[in-house]
Amino acid sequence: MSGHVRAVQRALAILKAFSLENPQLSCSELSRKLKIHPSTIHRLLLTMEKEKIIDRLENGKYALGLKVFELGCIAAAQRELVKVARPYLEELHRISGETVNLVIMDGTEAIYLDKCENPMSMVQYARIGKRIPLYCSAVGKALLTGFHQEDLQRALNSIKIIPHTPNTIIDVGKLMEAVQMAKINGYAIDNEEVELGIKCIGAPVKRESGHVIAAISICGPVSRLSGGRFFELVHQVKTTAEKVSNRMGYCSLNALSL
Amino acid sequence: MSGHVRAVQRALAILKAFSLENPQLSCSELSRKLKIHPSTIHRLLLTMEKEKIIDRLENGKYALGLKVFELGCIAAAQRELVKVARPYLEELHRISGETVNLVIMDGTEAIYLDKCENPMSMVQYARIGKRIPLYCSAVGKALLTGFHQEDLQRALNSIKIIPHTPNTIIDVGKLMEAVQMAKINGYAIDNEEVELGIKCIGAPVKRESGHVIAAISICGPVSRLSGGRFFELVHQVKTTAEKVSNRMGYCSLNALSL
DNA sequence: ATTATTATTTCGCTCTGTGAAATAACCGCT
DNA sequence: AGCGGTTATTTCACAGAGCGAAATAATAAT
Repeated sequence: MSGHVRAVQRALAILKAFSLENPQLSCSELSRKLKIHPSTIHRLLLTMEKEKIIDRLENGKYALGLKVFELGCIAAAQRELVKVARPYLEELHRISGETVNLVIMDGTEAIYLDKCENPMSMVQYARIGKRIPLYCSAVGKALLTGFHQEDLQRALNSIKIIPHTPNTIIDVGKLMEAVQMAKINGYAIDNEEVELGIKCIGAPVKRESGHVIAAISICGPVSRLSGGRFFELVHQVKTTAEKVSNRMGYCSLNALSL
Repeated sequence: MSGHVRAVQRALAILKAFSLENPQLSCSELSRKLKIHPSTIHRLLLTMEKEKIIDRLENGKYALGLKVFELGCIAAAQRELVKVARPYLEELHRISGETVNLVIMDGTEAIYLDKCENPMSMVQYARIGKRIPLYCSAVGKALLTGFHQEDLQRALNSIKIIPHTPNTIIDVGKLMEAVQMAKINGYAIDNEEVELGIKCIGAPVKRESGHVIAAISICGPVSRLSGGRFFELVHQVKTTAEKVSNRMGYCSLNALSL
C-alpha cells in the first residue's frame, strides 16, 4: 500500500530526534521522547552505529554520525539551486560586503541552504541548515509572495506567530499587507523583526512557471542597511535574485526589457 | 544479538548508494546496485520519502532529501572539534590568505570537516564532506603520524595506492619515510602529489592522550607556497594545529615551554 | 551500602516486512 | 498508432524478522 516500514520509520524518528539544541541523546531519553521500548531503541541504535550513521560518545550518549554529515553534504551538492546560485551569492557578497543568504521554504518555515559571509566577521547571522520563521524574516516574506491570497491567508492562519522583538508583526492582516507590498515591490524587508538591531532585505527566486522556489537575502546591522545605501542594496538583492531566477529558467518581462 | 535490523540496514544502504558522482538514482538502479528486490526498494523509498529523507525528482528518480541536509548540518555542528577549530581556521586563513582545511580520518581516507577559503577565489580546492586519500595528501600524512610503525605498515599495505600525478609516492617504503619525517618535523607536505600545481602543508591535531584526532592544512598553487614563504606558512599551520590541540586538551612539551 | 535509573541481553510469539507475481505506466522503435 | 522492453507500483500469502516483557548487568545518585 503506502510507505510504512515500521523499523525504518522508527530509525528515522530517532535520527530526527537530534537537533541543534539537543545534539546528543541517551537510549532512555530517546525511548521516552519517542514512546518506543528501550530495547527497540537500543537495537536500532546499534544497527545505525554499525553503519556510522550514529556515533556513540564517550559519555555513553549517542549523536549523529559522520556518515550523516557526509550524506548531508551530498544532499546539498546535488541541489541544482545551490550550484546555480553560489556564484551569484558570492558576487552579491563581494559588491555589498554584507552577509548573503539563500533559503527555501520547508513546511511552515524557511531553511538556510547556503550563505556567504565575511569569515572574519564577529557575528554569525545564520547557520546553514537552520530554520527561520516565514512571518518575521525578509526571506520568509519573499517566499510568501509566491502564494495566492487565499493560500496565504490559510498559511498565515495555520502558523503560530511568536513575537521575537517589539517589531515583529503579529497581526495577520498587517502581515498580508507586508507580503502584498513585497510582491509588488519585488523585495521584502525584515525591520528588526527577528532580532533588534538586525535588518534584512530579501527577494524571491522564481522558476519559469513564475513559481517561487527560493529567496535570497542580505542581512546586517541597522546602521549599515539604511539611508541611501538601503536602496542600493535593495537593488543589488533584487538583481541577484533575478539573475538566479533566469538561470533557473525564469524570464520576467522586466528581465526581458533589460 | 548485535545490531542488525534488516529493514534499517537496507534503508541505510540505499542512502549510502547516493554519492557526489551519482546523486540521483532510480528504483531499478538501486535494486541492481544493492541486489535487493525492486519491490522492497520501492517500499523503503516510499517510507523515506514520506519523512523527507528522500526526494522524488520530476524525472522520477530519487535523491537525498532536505532532511538529510538538515541532519548533516546538525551532525557537523555537534562536533566539538569543528566548534573549537573554527576560529583558529579563520585566523590561519586571515594571516595566510590561503585556503585552510580541517579533516579527520575515516577508514582508509580523510574527510573534510570544514574549510576557510576566499569566497571570491576562482578555484575550489576542496569541498566539505569530500574524501581524500591518506597516502598522497598533506592532511593524510599528518593523520598517519598518529600510527605506530607496525600499524602504519599494515594500514599502508591495505590501501590501494593510485598515482594521481607523477609526484604521487607509490612506494610504501618511501611513504613510511615521509610519514616518519612528518612525525619528527610536526608537519607533512603534499608536493603536487594529488594535483599538479597544487601544494599543501598539513599538521596533526592531538588529544590529551597524544592521540591524533584530526589535521589542519593550507593548500595553494605551488607559486605561492614556496621559497621563504613556505617556511612561514609551515610555522603558521603548525602553530594553529597546536592551538587547536591545546583547546582539545593536548599539552605538548613544546606548548608548555612557549 | 542501598536504591534508582539506565543500558544490554535473552527469548518466545506475533505481526511485519518480504519477494513472487500481476498490473500498470512508460519508454524508444518502426 | 502499435509493439516489445524496461521500469514503477500494487497485491498478497507466508516465513521469519523484529518486537517487547522480563531478566540481568552496569551506572549513577543518595
